[in-house]
Amino acid sequence: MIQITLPDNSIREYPEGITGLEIARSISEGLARNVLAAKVDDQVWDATRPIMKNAHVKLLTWNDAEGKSTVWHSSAHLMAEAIEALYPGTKFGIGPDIENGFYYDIDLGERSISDADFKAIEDKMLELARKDQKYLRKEISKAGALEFFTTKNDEYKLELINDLQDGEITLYESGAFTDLCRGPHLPDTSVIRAVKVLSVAGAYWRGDEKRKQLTRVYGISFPKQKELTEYLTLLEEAKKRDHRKLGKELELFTFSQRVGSGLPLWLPKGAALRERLERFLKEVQRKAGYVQVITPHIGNVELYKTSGHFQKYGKDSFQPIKTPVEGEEFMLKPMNCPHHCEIYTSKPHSYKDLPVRIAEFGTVYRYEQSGELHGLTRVRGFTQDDAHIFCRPDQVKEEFMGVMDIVLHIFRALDFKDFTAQISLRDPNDKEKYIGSDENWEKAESAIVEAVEAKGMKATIEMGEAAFYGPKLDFMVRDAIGRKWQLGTIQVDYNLPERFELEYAGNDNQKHRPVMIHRAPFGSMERFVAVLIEHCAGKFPLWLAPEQVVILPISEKYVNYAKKVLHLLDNYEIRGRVDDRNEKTGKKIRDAELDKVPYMVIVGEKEENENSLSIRKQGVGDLGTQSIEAFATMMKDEIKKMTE
RNA sequence: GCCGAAAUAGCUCAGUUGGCCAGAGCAGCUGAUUUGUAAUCAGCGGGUCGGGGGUUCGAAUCCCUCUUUCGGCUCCA
Repeated sequence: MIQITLPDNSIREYPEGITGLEIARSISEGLARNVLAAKVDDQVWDATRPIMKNAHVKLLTWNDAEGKSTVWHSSAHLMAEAIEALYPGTKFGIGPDIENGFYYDIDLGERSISDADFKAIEDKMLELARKDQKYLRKEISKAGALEFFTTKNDEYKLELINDLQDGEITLYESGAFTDLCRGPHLPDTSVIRAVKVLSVAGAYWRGDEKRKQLTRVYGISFPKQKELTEYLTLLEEAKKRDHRKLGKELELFTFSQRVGSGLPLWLPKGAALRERLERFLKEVQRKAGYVQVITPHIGNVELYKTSGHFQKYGKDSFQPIKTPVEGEEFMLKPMNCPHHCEIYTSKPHSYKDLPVRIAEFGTVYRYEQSGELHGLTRVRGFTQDDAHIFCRPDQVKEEFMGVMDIVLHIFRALDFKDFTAQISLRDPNDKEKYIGSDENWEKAESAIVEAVEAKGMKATIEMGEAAFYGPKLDFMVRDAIGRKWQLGTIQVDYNLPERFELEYAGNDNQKHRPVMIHRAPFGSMERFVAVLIEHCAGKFPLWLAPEQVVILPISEKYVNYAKKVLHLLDNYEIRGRVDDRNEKTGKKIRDAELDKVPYMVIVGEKEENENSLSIRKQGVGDLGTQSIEAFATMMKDEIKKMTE
């Protein structure tokens, strides 16, 4: 007998070789029907795999993330079986579960799959699923596995097997499809009752762009049709928040083929929004001891040779432009740091001056591959809310924490709660890739880790993700449909101060090298505004709304009063306009609601007579009548609360 | 850059298998109406069907090519 400890810490005795499924059955038939896999001592196992010794066991159902993963992983196999049946001779790469669903990378040879084929694949999957096929786990020797896939002529599987150790190789067989797989899988296909093939895309084999591009088929599955329908509805709703759609509807920005792809044009309302954000951050930075500078949009190539960027990124940048007479070469500014280094060196510094914090909303241009451009989140010309802090080595940690305060302050003011922090350190196995001494790297890396700890912030640590010149801390958020984007960044740099030979006089009257911290709390105005739009679905917080109020006169007779109100509100720095179109009030309200203007002010005979306003809040409705002063004060209070 | 898909009026879209002068709603313009919390009515203008080339008696529709956009991959100082 073996002892099984369940999550409630109760201990039950079972014969050796008991399975998760049998344990579930011993508790209740209902549980047994719902169990998808079993977590055995922190490893997810097939529910049908025998447990041979004492263990902690958690039975996993659809309500557990690992339960869902198991369903999706098994669904990937099911889809592969369907594809093999429909497209005989297909070769298979890998087919994992992902955050929402699963995919399988396949090589169809000369054939291809398009949207029109999805239905047939779905139907085949459901047909196979209804057979309640079992997933059978088989341990196999390396030689046996190689022989099996050689016979099957599956070169991708053979490559994968060659990287595996003998004795750790398992196959899973379900119906007519056998796959090289670590598992775990469902007991059988009876759980898979609703499937959807979502999209196809190209994907390089093993993520290497020099290797063959396979066809990646994405799908998702659910135990019930109702859950699939709900998921698809949710996806549709999320698409309505897409910043590209809202940016067009709300007239925030546009693109022009003639200007060039990846080069956003900010429309008046978008520019107003962006300017608000810039003003807000400038004020925060002023209080934190930053000084603003302005530098040109181009720089001599020598500048980037000094910084090292030319050697590293020159080929992948917009190519230098030349002066017609002298033949001098200039590059479009791809980053602001070299310019700021030159500002630092424009006068001598004492240790008493440091830290020097140089800030600029600097517009930079980077050549992004055409297929990478994406709305406002990935563009070729963008403005960084950049600043470079030049400080003494002993000030790094404190400065780093100061920057984190600014980032967190901004996220709080904009109600960003779902961000994650990522610490990027150097790859310890490939130190050659990085510039700078071991000692400096270790100092900088520990400064970041300690600062994050001191702030009580949760952060993931990624080895090998550091920039070539230093480690960094990035803040990531998700867009409407779940894609991750990097916003704010804080990077320590020991490299540029060397290359630009930056120095300060210490209290020993010797020359010392400052440390540089690059930081951009928003990241770029473009990407930040994009994420902000999706975050609030276009309903900006009052202090940022391009128009805070629209005044709606009931008829032509009250347009003068409406204009007077607008003027009075303007004295309170409240932005708005009068809708004096020859339309009914209902129409004006509808249009203001669709424009997502936070407040509507309706004025007619009654309001003009008693010098008052009828207030309507966007998305809420009629708030009743208020005096102009009371309304203005209410707005000002609401704004103050948000930006403090 | 790579794989796949798409591009019709300012916007959202219809336009079967090639065949009247390419349509609708919204927006716009003109007029009527003077309006009270999510769409007043009528009339009018607007398209080289993304650009170029080809097949055909005939192309928005089929083929080639370029551009842009979308979904991924790769990349991201």
